[in-house]
Amino acid sequence: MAFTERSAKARNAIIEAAARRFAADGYDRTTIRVIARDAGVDPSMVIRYFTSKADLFYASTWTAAPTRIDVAPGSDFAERYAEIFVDVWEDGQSALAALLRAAPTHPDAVEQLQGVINRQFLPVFKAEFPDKPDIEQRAGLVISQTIGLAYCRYLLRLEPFASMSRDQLQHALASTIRSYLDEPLER
Amino acid sequence: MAFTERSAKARNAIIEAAARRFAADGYDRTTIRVIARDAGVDPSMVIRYFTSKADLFYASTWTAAPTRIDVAPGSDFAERYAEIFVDVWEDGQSALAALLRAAPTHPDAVEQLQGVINRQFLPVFKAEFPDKPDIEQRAGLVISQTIGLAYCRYLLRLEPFASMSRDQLQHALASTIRSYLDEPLER
DNA sequence: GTCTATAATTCGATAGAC
DNA sequence: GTCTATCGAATTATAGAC
Repeated sequence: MAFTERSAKARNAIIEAAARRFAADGYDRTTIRVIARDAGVDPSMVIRYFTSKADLFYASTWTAAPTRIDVAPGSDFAERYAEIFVDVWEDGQSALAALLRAAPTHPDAVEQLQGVINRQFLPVFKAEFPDKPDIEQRAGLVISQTIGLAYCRYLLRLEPFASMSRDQLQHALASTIRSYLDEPLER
Repeated sequence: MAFTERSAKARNAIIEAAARRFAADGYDRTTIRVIARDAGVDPSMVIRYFTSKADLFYASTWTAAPTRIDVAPGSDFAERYAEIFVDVWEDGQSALAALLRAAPTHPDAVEQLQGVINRQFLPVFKAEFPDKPDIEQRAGLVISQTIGLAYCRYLLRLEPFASMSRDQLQHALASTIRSYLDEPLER
């Protein structure tokens, strides 16, 4: 690799600024110029390093792995999942925010979001409940509730979601997850 | 009103084309030019009738009332709500699609979405359960699940949501709603 | 009422000097 | 590696002829 220390620093600054802006403003409204300004570099350098805006989006979000959902053996899966969800989103911006915000207008983001679901979320459920039938559908329902809350409360800050208490949210979410995992599904 | 028949027809065609495009492509990627082409009018007429793109968005979505959720007395509220949700979204595009897709990048859309929640969704729950404490939070949780499913399945067509059966979805949704309405909430 | 022409911006991306 | 200058395309919105 022919990267100097300086260029590596600039690259990182660009990635960080891009991730922040894409998460806050979406794909179309985030311009290369403003990313460059945030990162303290020249706009032309952004293209030089990342070829295009679409490639920069990919580079700044493909690491959008949610915090590892590691559930200690014997603990309540639903409680733990809900706790991690709230923790991640409550502490400032999740790396998933950029994907969720950009997906409705940027097909590449949908593809990446699908990848995150397939590689990061579904396996957790399959590993935890290897013998449960319909585990994929059940996990899907849990994920859809997760995404719905993230969208309403953290991305759009809609009421009454935004002003619900953290504990209330976490408890209600855990209860729903338990229901999705245990209740019989219609065929 | 100084509208001729012809202009009224053109206005309607523009509104319809705009609603379709905003729902499919979001706010930024929908151009006045393409709306005009879809509606069979000149682009300048779009501005003449609706002043600006932002005003046209408002005009084409403020009627985004979800189908009335009228629950027959004595019937199961959760079942009925889930049925209406699936019906509305399954039969082509809901009028809410444009708001949900545009909201992540268009603040005006967030405001309108909040209005729909306040005026169309919350009152239904309050009317149905006038004496239930925390009904607003409970309704919020139901709505967040609704929005999450609409976002994943109908807007982004993500898996495994997109390929779940209609019945499975409806039943699971009804079960969750029941849980949100009945289970105790943490304070 | 309708359309042509275009003003005024803004954006992504490139060329080329240093 | 970095920056200046700018191209070329696309956009919203307007002015004005008919």
